[in-house]
Amino acid sequence: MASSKPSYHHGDLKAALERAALELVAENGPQSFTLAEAARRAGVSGAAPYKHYADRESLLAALALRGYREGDRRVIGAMRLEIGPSARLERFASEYVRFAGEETALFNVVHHAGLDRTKYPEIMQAGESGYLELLGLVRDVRPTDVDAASVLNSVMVTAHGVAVFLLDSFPQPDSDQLARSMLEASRLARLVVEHQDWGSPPPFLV
Amino acid sequence: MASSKPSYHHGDLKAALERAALELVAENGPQSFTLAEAARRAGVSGAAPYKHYADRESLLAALALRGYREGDRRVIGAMRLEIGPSARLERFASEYVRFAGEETALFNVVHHAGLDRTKYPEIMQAGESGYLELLGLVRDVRPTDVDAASVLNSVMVTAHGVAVFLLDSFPQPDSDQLARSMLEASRLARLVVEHQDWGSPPPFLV
DNA sequence: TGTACATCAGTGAACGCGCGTTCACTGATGTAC
DNA sequence: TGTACATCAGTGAACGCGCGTTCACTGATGTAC
Repeated sequence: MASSKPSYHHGDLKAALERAALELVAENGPQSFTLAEAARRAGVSGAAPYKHYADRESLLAALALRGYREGDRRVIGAMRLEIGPSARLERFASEYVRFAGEETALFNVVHHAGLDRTKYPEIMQAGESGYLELLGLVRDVRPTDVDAASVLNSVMVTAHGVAVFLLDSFPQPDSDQLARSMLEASRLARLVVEHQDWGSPPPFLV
Repeated sequence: MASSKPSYHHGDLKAALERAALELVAENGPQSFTLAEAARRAGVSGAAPYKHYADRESLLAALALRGYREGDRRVIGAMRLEIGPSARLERFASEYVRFAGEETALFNVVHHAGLDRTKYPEIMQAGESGYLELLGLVRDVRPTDVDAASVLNSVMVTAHGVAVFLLDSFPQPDSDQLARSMLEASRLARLVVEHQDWGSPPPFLV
């Protein structure tokens, strides 16, 4: 609020638009995001966004890309801290849920905005390279003769389930709700890692 | 196609509207559902739906109610066939995923239409009574000193995770993809039932 | 240090669109006599 | 069996709305000289 710059040029409209868009998503879900309203909140005319994005969907896609990258970044950072297979995958699950709870808007843009990923090569690529990096982190600690993708996918599925349930029950979870969900996710991850027979992977992703 | 009845009164417009709505959801996701388009597909003017529903959201809510009931009905029916705790909960997970894969439109209306459940008491009530019935089925077979809600919630979370991942990867899954996901869900359920320490339940639902 | 100019991020007015919803109406159906 | 009438599911025209998007424009900024 300290900056009073009602000048003709905005300075960083792109960032302001994305901030406004995330605000809207946080307030009323990804459906309620509107280019017009985002422009309004950024204090700019309705035509201005078109200097930075081709169309409405492109702004959403930019946010989704950020969501994928940021999510991967966090989860990967946390996993690196652990050196055992179980701990590392528990950490994956736990951080996955934390991200959903703390960056709800980004998480929702990624998963509930109805965006068609396949139309945005950067997103596909980010998703793919993130997945490969995760896979590497699992392989680093896996027992021999074990299929890393299989375990990773199973853990990912359970973590995602916990995250979605959490946000479905509490759209803006408090820290207690979040902590309990993170615990639940890591407990499920432990189960999967310690008892999964590491067979053929489920049909996702790979 | 056999019935040719272009008469003034439709006969069963309500059913025709809901069928059209589910068609739309199946084709392009819950976002693409439009009262206008549903009316068009039912061969009726845009004002006609208002003889049967208060507004657009009410039609969606009616479908969501059906989704909850139908989902519960199927899952409960399948669970009854099993008498061991593990088998019964594996069946729960497996049927949960089957429902998502076979009745994708209903599943999506329930989970991805952005409908605010709490505004519709019938939905809340259906959800609640369905949950209680599930809980009863788990209690019937649970080992003593075990928290049925805890296990049910954990299994539900994993099954939901599998279902969501499946539909995210394959919006209209073929029978092989579905079968593999059902298997994955029931495998995860078995893990949870056999190894969960049946501690305090996660913060969902209860 | 000062001036001319290219650049391009912003304006604001306008557009077409499809939607949800309302309204006075019409005509098919079923029931009372 | 026939007629009068109430009912109410449908019509179709109209509305206001907010949206996404385009367009000719304007004015701030930075750079070349």
